Amino acid sequence: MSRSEPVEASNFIRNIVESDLAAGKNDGQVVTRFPPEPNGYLHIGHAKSICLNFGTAERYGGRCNLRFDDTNPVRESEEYAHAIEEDVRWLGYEWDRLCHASDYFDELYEYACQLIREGKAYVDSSSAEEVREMRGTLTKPGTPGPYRNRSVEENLDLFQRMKDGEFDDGEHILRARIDLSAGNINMRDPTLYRIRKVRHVRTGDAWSIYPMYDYTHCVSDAIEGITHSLCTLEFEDHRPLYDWVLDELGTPCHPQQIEFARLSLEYTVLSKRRLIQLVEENHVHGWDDPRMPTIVGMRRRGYTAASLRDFCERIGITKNDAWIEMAVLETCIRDHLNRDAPRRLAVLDPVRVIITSLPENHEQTLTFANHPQDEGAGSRPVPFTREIFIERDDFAEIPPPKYQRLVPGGEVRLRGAYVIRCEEVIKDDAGIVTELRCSHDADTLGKKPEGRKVKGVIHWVSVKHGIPAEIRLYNPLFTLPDPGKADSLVEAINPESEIILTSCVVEPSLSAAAPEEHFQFERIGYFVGDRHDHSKESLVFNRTVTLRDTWAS
RNA sequence: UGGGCCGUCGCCAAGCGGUUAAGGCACCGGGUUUUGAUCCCGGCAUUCGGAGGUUCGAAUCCUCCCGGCCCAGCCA
Repeated sequence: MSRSEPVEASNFIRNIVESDLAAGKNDGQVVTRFPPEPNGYLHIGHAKSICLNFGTAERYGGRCNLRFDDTNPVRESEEYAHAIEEDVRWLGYEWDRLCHASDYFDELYEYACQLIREGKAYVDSSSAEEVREMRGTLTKPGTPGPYRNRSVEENLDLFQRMKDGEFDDGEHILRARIDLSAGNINMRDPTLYRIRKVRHVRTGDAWSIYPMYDYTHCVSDAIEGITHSLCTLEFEDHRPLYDWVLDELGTPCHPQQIEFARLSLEYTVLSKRRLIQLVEENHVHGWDDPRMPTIVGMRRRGYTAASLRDFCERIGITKNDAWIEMAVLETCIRDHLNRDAPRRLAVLDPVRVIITSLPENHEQTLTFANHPQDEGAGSRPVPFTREIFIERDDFAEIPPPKYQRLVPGGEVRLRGAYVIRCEEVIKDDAGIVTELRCSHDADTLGKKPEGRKVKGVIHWVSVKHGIPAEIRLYNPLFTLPDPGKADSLVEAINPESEIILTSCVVEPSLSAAAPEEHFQFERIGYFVGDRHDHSKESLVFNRTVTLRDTWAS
């Protein structure tokens, strides 16, 4: 069962870190951070960033902080923060320090005063609309407003009073004085502080002004001694500002911001706005719906943390706008579950089979290996009786070409048991098969049948011993590779993304299954006990992913 | 049309002036198999968005062109 770990490719960030290390930069330290805003649940795209940041630190013997970017109290909450902590831990990472941008509000304020004193920041009392107009457009430079040349004293006084709560939201902002004609719009006197008379989860009512991301992030990084500040491509344009702030402030530490491409995964969406829409409009059952690309959703679906980490390693880190096919993700989880998940028998859509050649009360306990390639996984008893259920799909009156399951008059192997032959097909008035009468070859338990080959093998469950279960099948949430490009996101939703089967029958050993326990239901796929709805009294399994199927259906 | 960035196999992705252009996914064979699974073995870019140029030698350097992404929040 030994499978070699995938050969790891290099990536440009590792190359940079390694050459920094070789050059003796940062005293040989590697310090990174994962900086989520606590205003939503983490998704697989965040997992990429988490693996990159924590993984890089781990790889080079460094440290990684978890830092909440809590600079906008109007949209952040503690609930999200807790969920984020749990997700990061579940993914298998532990932070060096748990930080909050709000921890630095005092320093941030002092630094802002420094900028004002040096004439590098000013209070602008224009309205939001005026500021926007004066900023110019992509092709037209901005124009200076009437407040740009206020005296240092006036700026200091105004900023102090903004802090003291003398003004209402929107009355003033603090802006950096950089270059209104810069081609990079981020440099056209960006906003540093805005007035928000809102209670902050951590600082309470202490502040009535809150710092903007661009100003806060670089300073926070510097305070924490971050060496490599890794972020996504859309912040590339912000790097000059990041560097400007730290250069002007003369902070002792000046981290290097490096940008990489965010993840795009086919047949799903990863934008916070769209995920919120799915939840709020009830297109899914919540953030942890197994169809959601959120960490909690994928966890509930049955993805393991290791498979997600493997996925992040396999897709690599570049600056290309890459779209990853679902197949990559599915291969990751199949690989891990194939190795670790015990095998079980479950019939999703049962049809009764009566083995007429067996006595009425025939009952026999068979021993099944839990894993075909791993003896250490042990075995379990599986009861075999005269009446069993098989999968409706595993019988065909008129079989398609190359079909190798049960057909009238034909033979098939019952997994781990005997070879049976279909002698009679019973149907109801509507022509639906209700029962199959079969004979068995008593000399085929654990041995091949004499004088003929039986290619097909099907799974089954004893009617008498089988346990009812609900099984939830999941398919891609969207019918389009890039649902974001659809005219309407809602129209792109796959009506078959969730199929709930309530008449399934599973082998008796599954009555001991725990929530979040993984199994392979032989010939069908990998399943997991639902984290919330599964119990020993009421079995509920989610299909994580199907088995690979190379049979042209 | 201002600024920033990206283009190596169907999808990812190594490569950093001299390699037979790694590897993974997908796909196509073939073998093993009481899961049409797994596993194994083999195939899969005379070519690096295009055209010029520099060089003994270019995916790697230069020029131009083509295609794509991001930016005008008092969001992050």
